Amino acid sequence: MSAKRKILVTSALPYANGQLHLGHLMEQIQTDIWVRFQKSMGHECMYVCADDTHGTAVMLRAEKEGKSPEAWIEKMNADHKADSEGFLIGHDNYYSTHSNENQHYAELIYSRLKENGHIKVKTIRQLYDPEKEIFLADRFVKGTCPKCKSEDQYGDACEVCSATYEPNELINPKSAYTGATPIEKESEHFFFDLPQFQTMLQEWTRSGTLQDSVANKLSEWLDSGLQAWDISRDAPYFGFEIPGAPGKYFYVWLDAPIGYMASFKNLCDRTDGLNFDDYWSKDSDAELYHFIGKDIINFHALFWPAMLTSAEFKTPDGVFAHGYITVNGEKMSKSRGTFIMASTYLKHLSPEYLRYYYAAKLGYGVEDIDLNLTDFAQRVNTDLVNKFVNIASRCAGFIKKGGGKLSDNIAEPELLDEVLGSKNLIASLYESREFSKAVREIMRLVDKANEYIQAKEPWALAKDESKAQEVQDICSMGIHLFRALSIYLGPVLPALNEKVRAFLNVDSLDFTDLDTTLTGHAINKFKPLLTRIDMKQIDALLEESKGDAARESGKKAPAAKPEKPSKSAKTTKSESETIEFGDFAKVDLRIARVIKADHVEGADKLLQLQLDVGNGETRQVFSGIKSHYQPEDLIGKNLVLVYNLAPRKMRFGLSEGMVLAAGEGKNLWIMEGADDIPPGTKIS
RNA sequence: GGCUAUAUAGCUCAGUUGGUUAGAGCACAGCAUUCAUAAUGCUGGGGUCCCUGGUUCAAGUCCAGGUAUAGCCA
Repeated sequence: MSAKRKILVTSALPYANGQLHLGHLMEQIQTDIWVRFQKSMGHECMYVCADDTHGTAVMLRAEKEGKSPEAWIEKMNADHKADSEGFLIGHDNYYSTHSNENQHYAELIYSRLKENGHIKVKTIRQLYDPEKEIFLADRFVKGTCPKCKSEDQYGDACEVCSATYEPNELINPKSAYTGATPIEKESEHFFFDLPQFQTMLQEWTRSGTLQDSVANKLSEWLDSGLQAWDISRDAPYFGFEIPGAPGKYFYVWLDAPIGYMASFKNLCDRTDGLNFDDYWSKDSDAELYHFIGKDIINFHALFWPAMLTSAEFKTPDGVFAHGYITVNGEKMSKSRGTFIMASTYLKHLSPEYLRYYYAAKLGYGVEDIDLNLTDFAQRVNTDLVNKFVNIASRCAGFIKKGGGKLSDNIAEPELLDEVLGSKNLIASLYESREFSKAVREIMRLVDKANEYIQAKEPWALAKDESKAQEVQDICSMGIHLFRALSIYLGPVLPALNEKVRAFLNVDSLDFTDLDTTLTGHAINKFKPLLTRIDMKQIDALLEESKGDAARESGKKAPAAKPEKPSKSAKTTKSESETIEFGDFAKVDLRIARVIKADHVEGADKLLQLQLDVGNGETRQVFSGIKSHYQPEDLIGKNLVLVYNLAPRKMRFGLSEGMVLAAGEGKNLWIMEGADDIPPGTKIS
């Protein structure tokens, strides 16, 4: 057994101007699984996080809400904490960058940078809103693109022609706050002199701390020469004032990563035996890892290690970047209801479903992860309920009848050895963050367990009283396998792990417990551990998310940047008459056969249709064709269904698609397909 | 525009340094089974490995050029 490691882990600090959504959750779940795995292995592993509270965006958001920034961030902190807990994220501390500890370390690090000659002062010219008396960051200036003349573009880049420019190049610039025409104004800024760390960073980024593709990406900056980093902002600004520089504040991105230290310091101050310097001093033998999104790599893999080096703290041993989350293959969309808040999800579904699905898809790389909701429901139901929990469920009854105690012997030692023999493989997959591979291996073993029980047929032996012991042996064997598999899945499914612990009547189910076997052990009554996902729950979640979107509209959620129009969206916007093939291909048209048609009580125009859409699936659709068709005329007909139309809740029930018809008003004909086309056939 | 990635079965994804007939899970079909939360087991169908060209005895894999998607450009 390897020696006990000391590990400090962080996930990126959520920004305090919006609620957590499924993107934030992917990162926290990834981190949490890794942390729980380390704890399960018996290591000392601390997971700290915090809210990132400073900056202009928070200041303005609070103003918009009619609150002080302090009151606003306090509320956000409470919300974020509750959401994380709801998803069983085991933060050892969840703190705030607006804290004494953070101010202390920000000032300390800044003073060391300054002493070491790594801070430079430069006067820069910037656009300024004379009405609001505030300097304007690039994205707070809007105007006409100097290249393609598109109106209403941000100050840094044009979303239509992709040109990049300086905000003062915009034609007819306006302040996004007041609409006033900005003026240029000079101001003294402080810069962190990053070029002095060129060599250090070139080595550090290639020293195994980063994924290869991330290091490749960074070499772009390193090879073209680093620039000094602007770390000060002028008042008014919500943040920490820079010592000795009245009216100047630390840029939010300076103190944000320092928040990791602050959160840990706060934890140390109230935990016996936990010492800050043991983890952060330059010669510490503890390990430090940051889980982040690929959008903030520069801050964590260039600025941050350089700052830490200058300030004589240890640098991270790993910065682990992940991709974004998409839902049903696309960016999270408010109009489709796929922009899903953490709290909304929790109202409809158990957190462990999502934890499992994310685990089943997360790997070492930085590729985006797709949350396909149909796949999600099927995968979770099949893997976890039908297969995994089923092992315990099908054995427990026999054990109970036999006295509730596991056999004294192991019926099939080779099989148990095989399952336990995967421990090192699974552990190394968790360690290297190859969760999807770990899950696949575990499910392979789950299948083995079901095959074993199937082959031994204890239900058949149970009919013969002389074989009672054999039945007990077989089912005890099933329970031993189930226990090992529960341990393997523990980091992913902590609440389930807890229920299994109660069922098996044991104190813990950690990787460190795999050395023992529960022969002769009394277990408790089996209760259902997990229920299946019903697609109706998902429909309801999407429906409610649309409502969330309406309430949140216009408010930014920076982590996922979901509202930025994609290139394909732009194309359709500029061409009002024609569409691209890709646009047409998005519409999934299928043949649907009417199996039932009814009048809808209280509706003037609607008929309620039950449609056979192939593959054994039926859909309910409400269609406004009552004035033209009698229900009995429709039965058995093949209609054209928009299969992938988002379900819509109507007064009379859920409408799961739309059937096509030609004409309107008095002249209306429903579109029919030939009778011999099987239901579910795609139309293209 | 430059750069970093991605593209393999209906869906979600594996495919190590090129080497038999390209795999898994889900979904689907048939059979078996009835202990289990309508669960399980066995069998099967299903592929232009994004496109074009090249290197090679041999390319999903290497090279060049495209296309599409995502992201980054302090």
